[in-house]
Amino acid sequence: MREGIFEEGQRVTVQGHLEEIRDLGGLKFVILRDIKGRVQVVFNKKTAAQELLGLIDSTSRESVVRVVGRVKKDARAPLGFEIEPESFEVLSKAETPLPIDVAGKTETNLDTRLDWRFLDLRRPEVAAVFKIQSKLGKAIREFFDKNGFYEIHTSKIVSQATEGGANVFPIFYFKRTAYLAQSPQFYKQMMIAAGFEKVWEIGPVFRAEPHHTPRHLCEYTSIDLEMGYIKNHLDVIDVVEELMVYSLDYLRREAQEELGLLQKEIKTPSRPFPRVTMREAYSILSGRGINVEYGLDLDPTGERELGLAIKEKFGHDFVFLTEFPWRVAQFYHMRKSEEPEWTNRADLLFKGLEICTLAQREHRYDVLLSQAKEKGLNPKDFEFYLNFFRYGVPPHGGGALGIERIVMQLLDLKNVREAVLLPRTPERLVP
RNA sequence: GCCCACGUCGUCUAGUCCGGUCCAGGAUAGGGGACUGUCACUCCCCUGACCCGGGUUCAAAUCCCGGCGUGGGCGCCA
Repeated sequence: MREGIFEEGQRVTVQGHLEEIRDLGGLKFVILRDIKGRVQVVFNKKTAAQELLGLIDSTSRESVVRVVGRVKKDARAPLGFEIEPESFEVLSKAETPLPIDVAGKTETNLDTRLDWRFLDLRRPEVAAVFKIQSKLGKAIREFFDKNGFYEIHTSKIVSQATEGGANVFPIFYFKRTAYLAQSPQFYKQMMIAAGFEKVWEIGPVFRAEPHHTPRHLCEYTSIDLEMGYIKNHLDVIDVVEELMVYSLDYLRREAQEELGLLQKEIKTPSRPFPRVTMREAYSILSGRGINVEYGLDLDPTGERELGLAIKEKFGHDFVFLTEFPWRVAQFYHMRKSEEPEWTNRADLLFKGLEICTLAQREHRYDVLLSQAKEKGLNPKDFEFYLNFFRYGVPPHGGGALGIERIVMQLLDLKNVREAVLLPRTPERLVP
């Protein structure tokens, strides 16, 4: 927190965490840190008041302090200027020793960092991840706004699992059992049936799956979009592609400071992104000695390897994997009319990791009904959903992206938990 | 849910294979002291740990069993 004009001789106020005291005897350098960065305050034994010097000696690292003083230009100071204090006040004293190394001299394990997330976030490199995520959110909102999408907010408390195998979290809902939503997908589609044409939403989704991997979370932030009057899934692919290009270009321009801190560079990806059908992917992978059963989804190794293959061939970090087999598709996916064993469902891989799934939805009531039966589902269980299709619904499709995975891949983080403030994993519920 | 690995000062680690050398070593943080241009300040001194429970053994940080926790792989992932 800085107030005043930071020019020679001006009186300014700086409030922040005391990062370090470099005590040289007659000269003390105090490094303050606020959300903008670091500021150096210099105390001179000859000129500073004795009680200030004593106070500094008794102030622990990471205490919150307020300094009022004069700006003095000095080439030897890290910012080219430093502050000669008139007053030094401790607003909140930090206990010692600190439970984690905030200064970053030892590399603390992620799990311990997460136990003390508020201290961990004081490290500028950690804060930078979330500043970038904030800016990414801004870019995404801007993109949808400019492209005529209405932002919606759907309920995260639902009466039943959508379908499929994903586990849900049951909750008490008065006298009934309800569940935390795994996806806003049905509600997005409801808005298409309602005539909204283009909608999007950003919000939490919940997965009660006991994964122990660097890319899964029990709660994550999903960016969802749904569009009416599409020709097929390629229209959705185009929008997702534009969204990624817009967002990455925005970050390249607007997050230079944070990216520099993390020593990362973002290049605006070229369009169109490479696209391969699942059928092509099987053959690319088998050519590289990776065996994926024909007609099944790729496993994590297959995705990584395909990412590498695309990088080698096209120099591109993104690839759309299209036309998923009906065998692994959901009942509501639109099948290709001429080849019903394949569907208008696609994934977007970013550096070999799935960051988006999208599809054209089946909007023909009778077809949807028969597909549900084919998948062994009881239409009674999601009647509210099927009703959307009985009273006129535009052909439509949409997709969902995980914001944490985007940030993870963008910044080459080793674990998606680094891209969430408060990760929820099977074992972690605190903080 | 299954499989593998790991768990040592506040933090990060060495030591575990092959039990005794370890009342556990180092770095950083913390406490004390010296130092007028630090910017990973430097130098000296000090404090501080074997995840929990059981077992084997003359002897366990070290070997075995169980639990808990962590990391990862698989399954699964609308």
